[in-house]
Amino acid sequence: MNDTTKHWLVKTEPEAFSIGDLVRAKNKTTSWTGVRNYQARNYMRDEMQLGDPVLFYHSNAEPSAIVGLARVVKESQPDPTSWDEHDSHYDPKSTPLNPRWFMVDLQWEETFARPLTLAMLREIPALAHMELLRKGSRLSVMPVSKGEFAAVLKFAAKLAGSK
DNA sequence: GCCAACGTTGGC
DNA sequence: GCCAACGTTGGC
Repeated sequence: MNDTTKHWLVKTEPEAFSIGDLVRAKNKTTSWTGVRNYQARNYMRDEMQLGDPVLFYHSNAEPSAIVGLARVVKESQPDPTSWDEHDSHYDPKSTPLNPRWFMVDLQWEETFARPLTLAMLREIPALAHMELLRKGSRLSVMPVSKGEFAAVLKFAAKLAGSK
């Protein structure tokens, strides 16, 4: 990790794929398939680099929270679920020769001792402008500033050390 | 190219 | 389950 390293956050509904599922995956690694939003796709396809750290967020959860940390272990490749007719994210406009959707591979790095709930995150001044906390924010893959990333890790460590 | 209708996301 | 916010689609 150097000064140009980018930091990220991915959202997932734990009922669909949780951080526990990532821990249990082969090599604790998974392909981040199923993203069907152009802006999120562009971040994965164009900007996520090998080694970039990624905050792992559970949405529609009880409670919704940042639950851990992962890392980009493979840069973008076409998402094969996009041309799989039997996949719930099938897109007839995407083909192997002309793929429309992309994915990166993420490897588990850490599960926080205690989840950083939305309510907690909203109380951290350094995160006041975080994309995740913006009203109406729906991006499932988003950049996190270096300062925000550091603040999240610092808070995670503080929470882990408290009762 | 506008924009209304519709589908989805996700906090609550 | 509700519904606000947002992205996408398609008629014109």
